[in-house]
Amino acid sequence: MPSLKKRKPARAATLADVGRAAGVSAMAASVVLNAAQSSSRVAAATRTRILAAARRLRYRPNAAARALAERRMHTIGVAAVVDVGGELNHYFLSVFNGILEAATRHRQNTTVFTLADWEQDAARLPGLCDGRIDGLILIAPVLSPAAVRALPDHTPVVTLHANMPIPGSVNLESDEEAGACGMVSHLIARGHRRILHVAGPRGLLGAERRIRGYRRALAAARIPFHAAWLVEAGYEMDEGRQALHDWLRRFAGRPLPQAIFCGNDAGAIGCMEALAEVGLRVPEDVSVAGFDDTLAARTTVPQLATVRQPLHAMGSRAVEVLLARLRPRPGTRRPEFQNTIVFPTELVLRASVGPPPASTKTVPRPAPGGRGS
Amino acid sequence: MPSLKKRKPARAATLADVGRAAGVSAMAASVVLNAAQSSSRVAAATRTRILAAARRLRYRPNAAARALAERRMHTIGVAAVVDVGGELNHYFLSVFNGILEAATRHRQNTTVFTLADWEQDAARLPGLCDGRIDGLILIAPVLSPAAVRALPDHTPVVTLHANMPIPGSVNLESDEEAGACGMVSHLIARGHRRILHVAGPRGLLGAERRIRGYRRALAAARIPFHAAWLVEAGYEMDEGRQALHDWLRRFAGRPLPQAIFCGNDAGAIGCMEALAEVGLRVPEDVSVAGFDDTLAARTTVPQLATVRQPLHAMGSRAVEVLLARLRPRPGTRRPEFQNTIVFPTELVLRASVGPPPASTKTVPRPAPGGRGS
DNA sequence: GGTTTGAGATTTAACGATAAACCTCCGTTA
DNA sequence: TAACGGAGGTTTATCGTTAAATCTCAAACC
Repeated sequence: MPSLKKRKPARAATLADVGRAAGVSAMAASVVLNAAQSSSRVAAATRTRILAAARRLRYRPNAAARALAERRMHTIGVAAVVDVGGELNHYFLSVFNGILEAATRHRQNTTVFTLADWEQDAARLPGLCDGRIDGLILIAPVLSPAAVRALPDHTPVVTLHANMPIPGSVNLESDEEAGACGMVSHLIARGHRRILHVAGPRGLLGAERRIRGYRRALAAARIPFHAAWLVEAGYEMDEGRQALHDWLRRFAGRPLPQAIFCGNDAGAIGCMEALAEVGLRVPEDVSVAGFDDTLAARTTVPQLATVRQPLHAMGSRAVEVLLARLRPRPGTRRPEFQNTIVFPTELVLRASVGPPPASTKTVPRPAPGGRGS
Repeated sequence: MPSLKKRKPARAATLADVGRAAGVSAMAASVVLNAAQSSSRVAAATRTRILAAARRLRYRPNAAARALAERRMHTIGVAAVVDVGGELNHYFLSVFNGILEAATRHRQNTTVFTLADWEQDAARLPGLCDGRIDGLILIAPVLSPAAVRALPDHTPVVTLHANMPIPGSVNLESDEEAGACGMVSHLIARGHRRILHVAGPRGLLGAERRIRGYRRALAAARIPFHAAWLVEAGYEMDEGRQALHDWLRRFAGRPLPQAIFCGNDAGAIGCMEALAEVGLRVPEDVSVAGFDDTLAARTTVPQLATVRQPLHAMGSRAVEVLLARLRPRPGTRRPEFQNTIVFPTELVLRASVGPPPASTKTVPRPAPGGRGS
């Protein structure tokens, strides 16, 4: 007693099945269903029959077969190094959202490769990539030379925030120096003069650029730079917290900074925590500013002033640049790509930055036995 | 003058190329390079020659061809509905990290499909899935009946936090009622009696379960339930903020809650903001607790007490359950899957919850012309 | 010395789609 | 009347891999 309602076929229908059902060859079905130059090649009546058959059989093209024949996977790879705890982070999420948006718009699939670190794990990358993606987006703020050498041969690459140049690839970055300079200049304009910079790890291109921006803003305002007011920390929240605690302990009794500019949002949040732990209020006692404008900047109380990088837009753009390399427009011979595209940053002013306190405060002495280490 | 250093071949090497270079057939190369039952089938000397040739030619298997022949893509799809602004959120990030970890471990690729909404966009899903993934993980807290009907035919499905049952699929969820009950019981144990619940949208299974947990904890402590102390809000930060502002305005002058339990972390952060805006401190005046333990819970100051769902583990498990359905173990006939797997939740106590204030406070009257709407 | 045996390969046939060359009419045109 | 041309298809070859069947030849056995 065959059920008429849901006759679930054991195997998915192929083009040949559709053709047979419509009384034509598989090839005719292929032409119709890809709808490219349909009108001229196939009679309207046949066309209708084929479409009806395809619908009836619930035909879906087999991606693997198509990829094999076309020699294109219609898939973009995204490679990133995972953070502490093996997790991708806020920064990745923002970029990835942009990538997905553009990829979906251009009918490309997206597959994600995670690596534990560039040094060793990068060797796996060619094996993961070759033959299954058309192009690769490399999220590369902490790229290593070994990784660059190990990159896959036959796959075009676009990088985001690359830490070092990759021959033949396009890099997308934001104007971090200008962003940092802008934020510090804003602090100065609001009356701050004693501005501490809690920077990211020395050696990382992004951290260095933000330091340059900080120094440029100081110089422009003729505020002397003190090496002691430039603190190196990691990019994790706890590292920012710890770095500020250490600094405060070292400089107990000396003048308190009026503002703290951090190399990233997570670090800034760590600083806010450290300040709260020693009884200092933000922004009444100290203003705090971050960098990146990740989601986290809006989840603090008070909300964190920060420098926005257009991460979503950068992700989308990465997809578009990659696709343009994949299928060069018929018009242009070989589109000469600029190998760096710089995005502007933008000041995001929120409640964590206020005017400096009326009187100069001093760094509180740590309470014996208290928290804070 | 042929460069010997980097002779970049126009096309990637195929198995036939490797075979030719090693003086054997493509098939022999296939057997060796897949290393399955290698030892018995191929002579050691031949084996070595083939491996050498493969390395020399930088042979990489073509994923499309392999998928076509094997009828397996080695790829798992992840479908999620994007949030406001078309962005995937913290919850997704945590789950996705778990999925990626397990997928990488099992040498599966992962591709992400985003949908604007289940109602209409879900119809695209079969077209996206069929023929390019082996199985689908559906992140489905806001699934709709239309979406369930539109699901792809030939693709096994595992859901996370499904809002409604899907025939033939396995659902992974956490014990939200117990988690909510546990948190509210903890608040009661610390001395709170006036506990406001800012819940998620009515009708969402998760929100309802958390409400049930809240009521169960109250009942167990013989604290009467007041409908006015159950506020419905969205799951966005601003919706939580707005909902609390509205409530505070409505109940100005009446007794202030000692604690607020929110249906999710973002809402809790919104509430913390609203409290700060009317001059109330957390936790001195009001304790606040959230639900989910997303990354955001650790970026607030003070850090947010919350109910942890093991999102990472759930993501990993989803992959494993899916893979088990794909290739049933030779031993068992047809592994009878339980169609719901429940994960335990866990209380995460952080600084946003403290003891209730010594004296009963009242809801402050809104300052005329102040912020707060 | 003829038949087994089996390790060590090779050959053949899919897998499902695309690209390009190739028919087959029928209505025009020279 | 023969050649042409184009609309509407079909056939054939190919993409790179795997599964299954087949071949080959030397050693072992009766």
